[in-house]
Amino acid sequence: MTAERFDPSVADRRWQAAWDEARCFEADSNSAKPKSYVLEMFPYPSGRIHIGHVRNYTMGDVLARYRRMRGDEVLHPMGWDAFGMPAENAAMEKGVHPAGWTYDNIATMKGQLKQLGFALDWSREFATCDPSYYGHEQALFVDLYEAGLVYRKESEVNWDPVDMTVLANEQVIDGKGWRSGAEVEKRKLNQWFLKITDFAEDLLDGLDTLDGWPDKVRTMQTNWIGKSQGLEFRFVGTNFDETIEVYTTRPDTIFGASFVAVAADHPIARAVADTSAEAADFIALCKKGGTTAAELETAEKLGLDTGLKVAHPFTGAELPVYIANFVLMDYGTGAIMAVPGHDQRDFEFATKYGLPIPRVVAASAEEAGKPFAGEAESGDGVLVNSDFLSGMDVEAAKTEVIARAEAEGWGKGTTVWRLRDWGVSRQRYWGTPIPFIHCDGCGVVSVPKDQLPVVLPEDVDFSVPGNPLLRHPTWKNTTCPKCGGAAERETDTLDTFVNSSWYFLRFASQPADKPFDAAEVAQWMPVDQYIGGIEHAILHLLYARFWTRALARTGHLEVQEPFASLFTQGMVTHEVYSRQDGPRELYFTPAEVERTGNGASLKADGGPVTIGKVVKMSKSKKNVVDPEDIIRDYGADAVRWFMLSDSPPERDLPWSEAGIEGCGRFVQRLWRLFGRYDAAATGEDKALARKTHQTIAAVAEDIEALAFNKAVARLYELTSAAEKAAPSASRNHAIRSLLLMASPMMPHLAEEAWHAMGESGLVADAAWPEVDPALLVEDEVTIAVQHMGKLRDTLTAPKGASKDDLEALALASANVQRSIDGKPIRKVIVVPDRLVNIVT
RNA sequence: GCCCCUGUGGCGGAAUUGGUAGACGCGCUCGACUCAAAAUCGAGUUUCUUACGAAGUGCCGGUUCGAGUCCGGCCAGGGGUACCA
Repeated sequence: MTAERFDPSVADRRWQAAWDEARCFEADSNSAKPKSYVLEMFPYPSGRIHIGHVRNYTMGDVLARYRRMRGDEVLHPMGWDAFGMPAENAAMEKGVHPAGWTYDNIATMKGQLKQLGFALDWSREFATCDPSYYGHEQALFVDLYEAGLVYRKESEVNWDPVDMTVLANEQVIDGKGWRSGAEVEKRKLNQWFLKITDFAEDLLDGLDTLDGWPDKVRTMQTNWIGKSQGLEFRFVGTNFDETIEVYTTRPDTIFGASFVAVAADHPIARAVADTSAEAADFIALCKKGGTTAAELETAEKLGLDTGLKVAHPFTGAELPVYIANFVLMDYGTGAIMAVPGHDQRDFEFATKYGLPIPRVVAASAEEAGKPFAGEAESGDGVLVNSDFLSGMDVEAAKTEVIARAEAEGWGKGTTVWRLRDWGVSRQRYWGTPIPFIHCDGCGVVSVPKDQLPVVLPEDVDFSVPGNPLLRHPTWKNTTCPKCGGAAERETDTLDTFVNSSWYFLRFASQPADKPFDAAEVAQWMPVDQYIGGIEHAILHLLYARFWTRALARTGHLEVQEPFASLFTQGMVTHEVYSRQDGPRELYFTPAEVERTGNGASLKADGGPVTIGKVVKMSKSKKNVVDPEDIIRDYGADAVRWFMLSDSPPERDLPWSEAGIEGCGRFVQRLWRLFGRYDAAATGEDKALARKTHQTIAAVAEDIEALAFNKAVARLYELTSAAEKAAPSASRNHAIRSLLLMASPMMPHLAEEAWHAMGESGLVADAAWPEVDPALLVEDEVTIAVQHMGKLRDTLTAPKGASKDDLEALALASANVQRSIDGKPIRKVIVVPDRLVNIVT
């Protein structure tokens, strides 16, 4: 006899303990079975698990459990992306130590993940802030340095002149510092860089091999890497004694150039500023504001005429030289030839400063004089008003200009990449210390490997803004490993994206004395299925691909691509609640807010709060929901089922409470059905047997495609069919199959019912049900009958009926005849097993 | 600004990839059971129309015997934009 109701508050813990005890989910690196590495992006320990995590890890868990049922040795690990800014913010706001705050959060969140019953190999858990992890990272960083992949250069940061500290882009709001409210400036610092551009071509080519990745991610990375062919050439000064190197991707439009523009920190601009106060002021003005591309691109186009003139290489005409705030020193040569007719930024600039806007490309030669309709035309066409280029198409003209420039010796065709080297310096405490020492005599010296890890000091002060490592009284004082003299440690720490660029290798193998064992890593890599948010489509995934290649080049690895298949889940979204407090926006969690009609108020003080847009749940906006309450009320299986139902996993999921209750009811409904399993029942139910086998095949296909919402719908259908069926051997088979198919999704219920059915062992170790291919095909099909493409009737026909038979059946329909109304039939289209369309 | 994605009933979505639009679930309505409620079970649920039927997949246009699906042009929302993770 089984209990009336399934009680998750007892069953969840019972089976979680049973899995732990049996060590079901610990991966064996020496197994003879086929390997399967299933990985979800590890979480930042922000405090508590949120719904987005639950969705992500439930998907991975279903796949991991399914692959185990299919006989694979599965590696499904979990750990913590534990360095980052929120820990320092907590230290400043609450006076807690970043380490204590982080490890407390990890303990809480690990407990929450355990409550969800995930099939994780906890024996491999680590946090990136463990010195045993970041110490190995320091060693790898030194290896990359020795391979010439690490260097230092000056680079701009967001500088808060009041707090005297570097701000993250996120901390710059409308050009002002988030705490001080001061206007942010760009400031140059000497920083550490990784030579990702060395691998630009390879990272681009590698995308073609990643068949298991979504096309949209490959497209985004392709555009990000941004390979472009163009022309680099010199303009010669006519009233000054220098040349200006420019780069353009549109050499075909060279006859449309009406001015030249240089970046504010271009050497020409600086030289002009030396003698012109006006230019110096303008350059200072360009320093205002933050460093993000979005900010630079949308800022008002500003320029200053330097008075310098250069000669057009073909016409000899004099063009003015401007300093412009929209030209970037980092891209190309830091100077451009501006063609206002065919580049929108140049168009806006020329309009503002009254510069000519000639047309050199048109839809046809006849439209050579057509005026512009208020914006630049960057599309294809035929060259006009362009001397020897007139009449050519854009591609031919590009080739011709490059050929002439090279023949005449004033320019050359070049490839330029949008991708820039990866700046990894952070002027912060809670990150991996960069393992280098600055010595007055020896310069920059790496810390010898036997002195690693360089450990963060624990006694740090967060009462004032700025980098605590820089002002720590003793930490940076050390001796030079080369000369033994007094020297200082580097106080910058590494970007946290470095931590997440190799954690999947450490999960596969974690010896104490080195980052990983090459042979053991080779057992598991590449990751067979990587699952994470679409927001990581570019940065994290590109950095991890680069780091893997860099480790391959330095002899640590064989594999080039870390992630064979990628699935990008949609984000869980929720509206944002906030209130203005001076210069700062204060955010509130949905739990702190009372939603009333179309308004909202804060529970604590009853005052109104502003309802913002529905956006991805994030710690900084506090629009997060705590899953623990729902687990307590409905059990882990209902929550897991809810995460998989309805919304396609790649799509955003707007969070709502509605629906979870239905999932709780379905858990009980399944439990009742499982209770009706009757070992003594005999007899066959052909229709149910067919439905069962069709479902097994379809659910397997859906899970492999990560189409969980479709698998769920099919399980509902089979449940309904089995409920309506009379007891029989076929029904027993349906029930048993249903239990096994549901087990990756509702593992606790499945174990409990399996046990109640008298089965021995764990469902977690059971095999996926077999399919009888003979039962997959239907012998009758429904045919749609259309007249002029409109549905007039449906009819039933044997599968595989001939075209003539179907046509005859269709014409025999009274509905069809009425619709045709005696008109002559011109054509009949028959799609076998699907439809007949009659055209009159 | 630029790159990428998404848009289908009251809601989440399905549609064998050009072939019956709305599977399945949520919600709602009605009914059964009950003294009553919960739970459970059954029926209904795109819109308009008394009906025949017509319209309908963000908007406008195109290709096709046939378009949610393909093409062109828009609109709206979201993600990324190199120091949020």
